[in-house]
Amino acid sequence: MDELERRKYEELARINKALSHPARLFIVHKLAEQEYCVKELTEMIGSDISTVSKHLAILKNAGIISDEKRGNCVYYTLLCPCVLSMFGCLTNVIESNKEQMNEL
Amino acid sequence: MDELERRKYEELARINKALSHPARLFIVHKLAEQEYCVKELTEMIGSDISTVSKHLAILKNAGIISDEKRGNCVYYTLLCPCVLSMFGCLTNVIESNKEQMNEL
DNA sequence: ACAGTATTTGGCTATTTTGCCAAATAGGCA
DNA sequence: TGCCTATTTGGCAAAATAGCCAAATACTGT
Repeated sequence: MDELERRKYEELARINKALSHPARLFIVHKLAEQEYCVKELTEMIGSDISTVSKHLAILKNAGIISDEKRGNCVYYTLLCPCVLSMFGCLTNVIESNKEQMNEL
Repeated sequence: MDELERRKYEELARINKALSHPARLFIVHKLAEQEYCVKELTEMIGSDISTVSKHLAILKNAGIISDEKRGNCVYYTLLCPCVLSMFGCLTNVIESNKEQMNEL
């Protein structure tokens, strides 16, 4: 693996790492339907608002969502809907795992 | 978010976490072409063989790859090729980010 | 300017992840 | 059996991540 390839995989991993936390996956899933502000997402998730804000910052930093301040609130939007296809694949893996469990 | 939903996102995150390390993404990408044994992958990656072995164990535990012992070696295979579609999406995000950088 | 709401940031601790080394395990072959 | 190669496991220290609280910031409306 040369230096260029190494950097490529580090970049891919950086993006995917942003998507490897339950709360952040939930956020992405929700934002796929419509935009939400921090407070709304916080109420759905049920942890501290500062925690949710940090999750949102991670997703934003990865370029997966964007924010827009309107009035008193900051609204977040999903930038790459293709991220949803990843849910399909992950669900696939989980289903396969279950099947294999049953075969034992 | 009720208990069932919470568990669902935890499961999704668990799988995706297995895919959020550069070496593990590299491994998946390589195994998409053909099977490889631990030693071969170790030579490509360039870290300690025990480290690579642990990466493989994580991927196997997530149900993404499977192993088969033949003779002296353990060969690993990609189980869910759909994982490759995730690369496409991640690359997409990276490209979008670059474009946005250029717009500044 | 002041009070109230929404959000972010800093700081701290607890937990998890990473990666190396050394040791244990397993199979092949003389 | 004994040696060699391939792989996994245990243990450890460094680094990264998570989540809470408190404080800072930003904007609204009075």
